[in-house]
Amino acid sequence: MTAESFKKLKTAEAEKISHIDYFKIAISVDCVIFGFEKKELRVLLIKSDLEEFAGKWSLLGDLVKVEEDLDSAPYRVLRQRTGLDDVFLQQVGSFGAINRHPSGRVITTAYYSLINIRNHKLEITDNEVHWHSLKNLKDLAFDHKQIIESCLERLRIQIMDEPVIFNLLPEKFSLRELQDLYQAILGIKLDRRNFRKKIALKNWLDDLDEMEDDVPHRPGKLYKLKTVLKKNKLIEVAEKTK
Amino acid sequence: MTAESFKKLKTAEAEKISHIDYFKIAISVDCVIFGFEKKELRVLLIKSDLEEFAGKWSLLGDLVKVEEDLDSAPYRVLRQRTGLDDVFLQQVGSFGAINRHPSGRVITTAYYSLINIRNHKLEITDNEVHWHSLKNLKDLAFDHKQIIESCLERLRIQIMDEPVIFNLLPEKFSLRELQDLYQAILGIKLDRRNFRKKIALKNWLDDLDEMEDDVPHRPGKLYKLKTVLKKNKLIEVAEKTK
DNA sequence: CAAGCATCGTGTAATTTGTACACAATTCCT
DNA sequence: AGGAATTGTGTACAAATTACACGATGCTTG
Repeated sequence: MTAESFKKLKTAEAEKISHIDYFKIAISVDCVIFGFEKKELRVLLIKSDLEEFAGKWSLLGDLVKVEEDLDSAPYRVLRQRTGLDDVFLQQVGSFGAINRHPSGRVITTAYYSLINIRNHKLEITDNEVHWHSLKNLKDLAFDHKQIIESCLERLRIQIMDEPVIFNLLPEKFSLRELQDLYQAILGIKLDRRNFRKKIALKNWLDDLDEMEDDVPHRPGKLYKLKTVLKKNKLIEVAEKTK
Repeated sequence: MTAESFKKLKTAEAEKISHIDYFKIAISVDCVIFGFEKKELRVLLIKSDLEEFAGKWSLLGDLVKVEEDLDSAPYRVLRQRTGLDDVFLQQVGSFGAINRHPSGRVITTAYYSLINIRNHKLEITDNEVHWHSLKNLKDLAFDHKQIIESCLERLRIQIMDEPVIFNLLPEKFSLRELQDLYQAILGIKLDRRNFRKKIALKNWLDDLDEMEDDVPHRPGKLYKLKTVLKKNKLIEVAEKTK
């Protein structure tokens, strides 16, 4: 920021009237919360209760508080709105077209989150909240469709190199489940043998010497993410964004 | 954003007093402007004239105006502060730690820009502005060191797949210049034969059938970026970020 | 309880991509 | 004329990617 604009800022703080000139923009965060169920990637949306967006779905978000770090805000939103804590969250980008919010100037920073739908039972407090398949998303409020696209794009890149995808799966999972998940995210079919070879090469998994027991066909082996990669990697990834 | 916080927002707009509660955070943009000279990657910095940061260097930035899109703000900053127009610019991330700005709450969105130092003669208006080598960066104001790191990281990824690096070079350049630039950005040496093979494979360049004429050794062929990739690609890339 | 179904687990050959590495030719400089 | 710096080019080896098929296992159903 320039010295000039900074001086204006200080002046603004002193005189409440001109203050308003320099703090006319509100800032929010929005969370694109991905989940995986029935072989489909899903996103958690809430019914918007803005008059302008009656009946439309929107992301979970809130204004950033003065006394909280930007990157902490989405954690608070998730905790307050879904009861979720300790989740994978990563900043994706900021969206600030003049007219993106119908009732004022609001710039939002988007975060994406990966959670395991079954493990984390949502404590939904207020409005209608639902998991939506990514396929037929329409009638979203604000620019939330675009925000979701950006997050999906980021997710696709990230799963290729970093062990983040496991946040979407239960502790124990089979290679088929993992492959189904990759396929759902990437939107393409993968060759089973080559997929397994590639995953083996990455050395992310520990073989649990256990078998699936709830499938209507020959059960596969169960695996889990190597413990070393678990929290460490999440923290690393989170810090990159800061 | 939730309906609840939104209602607060509307109330705030009506009553100027509580207004202040919801617009206490200012938003700025900061530009990490990369250039290339003497085989080194450089970044354009300005002497900070905040008392708190006396003598330190900082990025070019400014508060976002109420009547401008977030993504337009960095273009304005560049135009106003350096006279540069029509440059490559891409959003990288937002930084919003509570105490990152010593005199108030300011969240900033960082953009990186690539310009050709020789072509674009800077029209420097006010403070001291200088190109700094990325090697001995220290004593930066705010969290600008960290912001530069993030932008560099993004740049490194982006040059591998997308033809953005050419924004740092003159219209006509030799493969040696291109390789020197890749090396400066990546911080590693590359094998010349393999490098040329890889570039050839990407099919980004047109051979100009011209030779260098200002070098103290055997001159190399000159190339330019294929015209198709030039503006198109920039626009594509820019739009991805939005 | 047999037949059918869905999935598991596994390997090889062909192709593409990445890496390491050397030498003669050109131009400038002195 | 000799030295310095750089150009331009190819090959052999290793690693990664892709395409592709079959017998074994456990569950479901009739």
